Amino acid sequence: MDEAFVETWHYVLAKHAKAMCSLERELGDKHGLGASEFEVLDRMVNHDRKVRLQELCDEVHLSQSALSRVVARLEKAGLVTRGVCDSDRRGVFVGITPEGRARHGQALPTQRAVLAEVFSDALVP
Amino acid sequence: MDEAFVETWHYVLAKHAKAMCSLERELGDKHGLGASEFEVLDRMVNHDRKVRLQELCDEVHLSQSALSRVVARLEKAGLVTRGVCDSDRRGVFVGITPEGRARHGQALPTQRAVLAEVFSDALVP
DNA sequence: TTGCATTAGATGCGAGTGCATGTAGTCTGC
DNA sequence: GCAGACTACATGCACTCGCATCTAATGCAA
Repeated sequence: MDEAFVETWHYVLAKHAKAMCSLERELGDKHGLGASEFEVLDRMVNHDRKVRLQELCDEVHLSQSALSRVVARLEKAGLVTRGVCDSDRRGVFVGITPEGRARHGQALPTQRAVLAEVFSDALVP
Repeated sequence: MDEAFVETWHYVLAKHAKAMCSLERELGDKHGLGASEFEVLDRMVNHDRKVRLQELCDEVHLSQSALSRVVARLEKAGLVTRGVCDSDRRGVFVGITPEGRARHGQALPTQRAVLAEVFSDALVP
């Protein structure tokens, strides 16, 4: 029982380390993106609309402060835009730019390739 | 096909984030250990003998430099000892101390509890 | 309206990580 | 035996992360 949890944990640990390391290297070298940047970009593409920062925070596995900085980096790179929310002026809307969409499109096959290599030996645990 | 990999990746990402966050907090608050420190200690206990740093490097999901520093921290805390290897004086042997063993013993139930909470849903069909 | 608690997001800070490199010990071919 | 390649580990550095805290906007009650 406990042992099964530990085994699953080891699996998660191993796959996460391997995939994360490859993703960071491949996405970084080929597309100038970190894994966190890609993840945020990916969510933006899937939403296909402006999204509240808070909403992203629930979906992405980052702290609020880390997300704030990732979005700041993406904005500086011209891949997303930040705009104030009219109904609640504390809030921030994030939208993906055409360049952001293009960069994501280029990076997607790279990500898929990495995941395929890491997970090809085993599907769901 | 690709979609299955992506799904598995999301699973790994979610579980890793949740478990790692809990482990860091619980192990840190209750036992003064980080997740990496505990992982190294855990390997040491399982080996139950002096181990080459290089050997640990293959087992633990850390870079060589990170491992070097984790072991340095553990040594400073008195939980492991470092000694030179006689047959290859570049090498370093790491051994667990009684305090290290005790600390691991105290921390183990905490780790198991966290894993149980994070993964308990995974085994339910 | 005013005062206070709450919320969204930004930011200072310390800690841990990986990469590149440094240092010291070992092996190999001549 | 020795020069040069190689290996094991340590360390400088830049970067990202989470936590705590700050600021500004909102909501709610008196």
